[in-house]
Amino acid sequence: MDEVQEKSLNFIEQIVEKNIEEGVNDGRIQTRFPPEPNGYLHIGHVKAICMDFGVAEKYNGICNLRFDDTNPVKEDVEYVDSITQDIHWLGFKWANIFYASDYFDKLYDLAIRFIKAGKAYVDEQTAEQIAEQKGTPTEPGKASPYRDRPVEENLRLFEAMQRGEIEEGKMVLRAKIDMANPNMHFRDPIMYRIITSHPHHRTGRKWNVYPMYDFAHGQSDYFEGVTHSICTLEFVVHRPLYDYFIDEMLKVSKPEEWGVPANSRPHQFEFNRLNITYTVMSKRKMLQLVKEGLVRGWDDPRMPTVCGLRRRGYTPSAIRSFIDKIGYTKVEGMIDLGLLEHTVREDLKETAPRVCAIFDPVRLVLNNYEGSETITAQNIDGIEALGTREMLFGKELWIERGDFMEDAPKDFFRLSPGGREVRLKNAYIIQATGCDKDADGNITTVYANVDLNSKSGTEGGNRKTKSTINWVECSSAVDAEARLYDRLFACEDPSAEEGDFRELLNPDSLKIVNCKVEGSLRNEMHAPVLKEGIAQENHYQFLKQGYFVVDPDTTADHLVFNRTASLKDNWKK
RNA sequence: UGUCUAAUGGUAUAAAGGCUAUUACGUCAGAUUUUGGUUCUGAAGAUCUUGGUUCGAUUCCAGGUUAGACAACCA
Repeated sequence: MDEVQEKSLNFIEQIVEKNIEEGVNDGRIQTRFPPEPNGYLHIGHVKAICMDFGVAEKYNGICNLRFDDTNPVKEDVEYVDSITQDIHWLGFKWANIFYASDYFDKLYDLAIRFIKAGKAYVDEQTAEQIAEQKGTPTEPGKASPYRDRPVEENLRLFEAMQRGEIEEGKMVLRAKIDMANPNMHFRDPIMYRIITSHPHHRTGRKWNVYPMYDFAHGQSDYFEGVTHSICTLEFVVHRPLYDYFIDEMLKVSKPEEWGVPANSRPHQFEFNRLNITYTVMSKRKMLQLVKEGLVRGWDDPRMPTVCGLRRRGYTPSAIRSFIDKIGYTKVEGMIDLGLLEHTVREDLKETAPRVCAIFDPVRLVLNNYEGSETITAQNIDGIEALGTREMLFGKELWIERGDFMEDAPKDFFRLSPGGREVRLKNAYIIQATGCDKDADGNITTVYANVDLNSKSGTEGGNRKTKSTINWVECSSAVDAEARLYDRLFACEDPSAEEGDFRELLNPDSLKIVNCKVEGSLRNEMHAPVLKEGIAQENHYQFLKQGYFVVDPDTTADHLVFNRTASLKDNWKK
């Protein structure tokens, strides 16, 4: 047995192993993936998902899915459904589904305790006034005039807020911490605000006050028994507050009141978020692209969303392999889109049946061939297990316009009158004899002689040719729509550019072309196949063209394919 | 004149004080190939800086530089 090179642990896994060794949280591992249901999951979330679920699985712990649904203004069940579906499709299994809204009663109770302990107060200033008093990173803030309000009054007002007696925006509950703290998040952060304009997607109209992230997230982790609360780097500055609220909570309550073991305590760890060249990873910008119709929807194959990647033809294993390759650190970097493409090619090259599709067809007439015959072709050369298919061969074939040149340079390996011998994939060896042109000089038909003794698989077909070209027999060819995608943005880092990011879109990110595909695709299984309740897409490699996937727009008489990724092309002029 | 993070080939990563600084993508060259794909072989290419500790520093310490995060009634 060869020595398998052990993959080194990322820094989070190192911490986890150390914690297990030291018996932190009794060596128990529990994580959570905490999306806000206000948008679709994208590949950046997948990086977090792989971490959260991956660590739990690797160290025999559990990972829960928890929706961070503390802001009914932005959230919706539509997103809850898409998020659960995407995680399922990726192949991850959560132990439980929780919602931050499950803890609204507990959090309200806790807020009351904070008020009673003199750690929170109701502020009646406007958002602008509060912002103004916050100071700046280099200057301390000023205290609110309501900061030293008596406990009884705070209590009365907070309860009035929850009863719906106070207009939205008129009052907030703030933690009384330190207006001069160098960490801005400690300058009396808002714990609760009033939201009466929108019902909550789960609790309806029960609540008129909703907790802010900082007051909800850490406590939710605590209530659930999370041990490692893993998130991205932008939350580093929140960590002291995360710890503060838990510390203060433990001063005004006992763990058993929350049903939590006494020695259980969550800790937050942060890793670098994912950025990929030529795309944007911000929910706000994606939402804008969708709303303004700049893409066809959240699942547009150019989008970095999970459903977009899926429609593009990315497989769960390719996506997970990509995440595995990029790793987790604290360095904010930018991943080359090429790596993502590489992983999907690597995955599909072993599974996607090869078929012929001609994108820019020109008719090839074989001078000395009459009639027709059926040819059996391997789905993937060299992989017998993937089976075979039948192709009709005849006198007239569609070939790629680019496979013929009237005056060819030396390093052009394909058809040219009087030029080299070329093999028709899985069929005969031919040699071009000439062509017809229309009035504008465009080639309309190419003529070639067939070596009738050179059929593939026979002895006469054994000799080498410099090139093999693809073909589709004319009478049996099927018309299909191919959607050719390219990078969504024209520049590497759209987020870094000044001005309107919409002006940076790549105008050629989608080209729709008609092509001729081989007859075998007419009756292929284009409906997605169910596997463990999840629809699996049908992937193909169009020989020499790239990997394609059947698009859901496909109907019985109209085939639509999306190009997942092109093949690498080393031939340069 | 704030606090916090970070800094290794073009990109992303590894090396927990010790061999010629790892691997992948990308690039270049050659071979193989019934896909100009794949596969194989080879090559070029990196420790931000200045000190310190040490027999020895990518690693530990201090200063500097550079980059990023932080001033939503968002998460």
